[in-house]
Amino acid sequence: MNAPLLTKNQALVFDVLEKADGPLSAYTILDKLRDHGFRAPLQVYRALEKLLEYGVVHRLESINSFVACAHPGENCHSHGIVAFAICESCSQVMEFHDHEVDHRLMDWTRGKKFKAEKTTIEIRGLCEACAA
Amino acid sequence: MNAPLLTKNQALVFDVLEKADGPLSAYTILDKLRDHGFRAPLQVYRALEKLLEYGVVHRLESINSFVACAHPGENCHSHGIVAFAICESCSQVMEFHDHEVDHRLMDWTRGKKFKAEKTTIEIRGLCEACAA
DNA sequence: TCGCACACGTTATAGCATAACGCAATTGAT
DNA sequence: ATCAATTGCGTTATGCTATAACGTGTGCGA
Ligand SMILES: [Zn+2]
Ligand SMILES: [Zn+2]
Ligand SMILES: [Zn+2]
Ligand SMILES: [Zn+2]
Repeated sequence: MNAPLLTKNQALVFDVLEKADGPLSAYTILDKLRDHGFRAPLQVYRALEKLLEYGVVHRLESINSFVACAHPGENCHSHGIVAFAICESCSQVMEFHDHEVDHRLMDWTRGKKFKAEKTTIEIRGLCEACAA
Repeated sequence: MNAPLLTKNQALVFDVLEKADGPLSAYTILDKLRDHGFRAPLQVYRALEKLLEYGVVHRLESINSFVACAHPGENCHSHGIVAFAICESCSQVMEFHDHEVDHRLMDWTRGKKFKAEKTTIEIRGLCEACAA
């Protein structure tokens, strides 16, 4: 799924996420876009739905938040499973891929004949700066 | 953290989860326990908090639900990272551990000097029966 | 006996997400 | 050109998930 031209709302939401220094909740995005005419959560959620589909935004399940993909230009969906390390103090997020992990998990699912659709890997803890 | 004797509410919540054939939301648990005097969400959340701490219940972040640990008797916290495969059709959950995955993720976090506290691995898709 | 920790109950509130309706613009056959 | 299907958008209302804040009672060691 490659990203076509974004609509106005999608571009606004993406812009907010890209400029943010960490993940944002849908309602936080909404608040940041009130000046641009956003009035209701659905405006945000609908844009996010598309941005997730295009692979330019990721959803962090464990903190109900969204973050711009750390690999602009590339198609993140083609890199296999995406993993995140989320600092619970400063909320900074690091995104990475590990094919070995992918293979281990795929081996397991194959063994169980489980058809994986979407895999979440999120590590919560403290980043180097915050752990000091 | 080994599980001490459960209190009445904790035992009720755990019992509901153990007898369920899949993960339950806190509010579903609440509904199932109204006959036993439960009236408010906090009664469920407080019990869940302890059960999670004792390692006898797991939280599934991607579906906001809770499930009894599949390894009764053992201390699940000592097995490293717990991973789940969640069928989006029948909502059956398979729980497993993979030390190789643990090590890969730990290697990555060590490299980044990230202090991991809690790691979530959830694979959503279709179980063998539902994929057919 | 005092103080503390813990479980519990209740009310209220905060935070996250979607249903359902209608409208407008676009596209792409027929 | 016209019709139908698709897509995006705006609005209102609603539902689901989780916690804050307050008070009660009980057990237990200092
Ligand atoms: Zn990415
Ligand atoms: Zn940090
Ligand atoms: Zn377990
Ligand atoms: Zn299934």
